Amino acid sequence: MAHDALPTPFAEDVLDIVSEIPSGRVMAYGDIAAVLGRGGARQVGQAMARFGAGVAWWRVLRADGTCAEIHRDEQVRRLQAEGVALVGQRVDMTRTRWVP
DNA sequence: AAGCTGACTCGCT
DNA sequence: GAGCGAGCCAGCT
Repeated sequence: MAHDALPTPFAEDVLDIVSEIPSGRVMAYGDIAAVLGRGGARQVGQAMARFGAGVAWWRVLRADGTCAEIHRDEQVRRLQAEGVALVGQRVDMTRTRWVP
């Protein structure tokens, strides 16, 4: 190992927001970037890909309610366990979107 | 310094 | 509803 395990300041801010999402609620990548006031949806996605393992990563998904390809099945299962309203494999964003 | 990448988003077909 | 292309911007070679 012995390489970059240090989150950037931007990534720390992203993780901080994710850790505030209550159970049963979700946020889109772009929502987090908007709350942060800088960066963009892709930057949030990258931060999660690298450092999201320590937070409730399954509560972050795409703006249209679909999950990240890489985890969609497990993500859907975890969301269902928290009582998130789903339509197939798609989250009902209008009901479950959370904003701090 | 310059270019490439990507857990994204939106508008158009 | 699904697919495509262009825009997006921090981080890494």
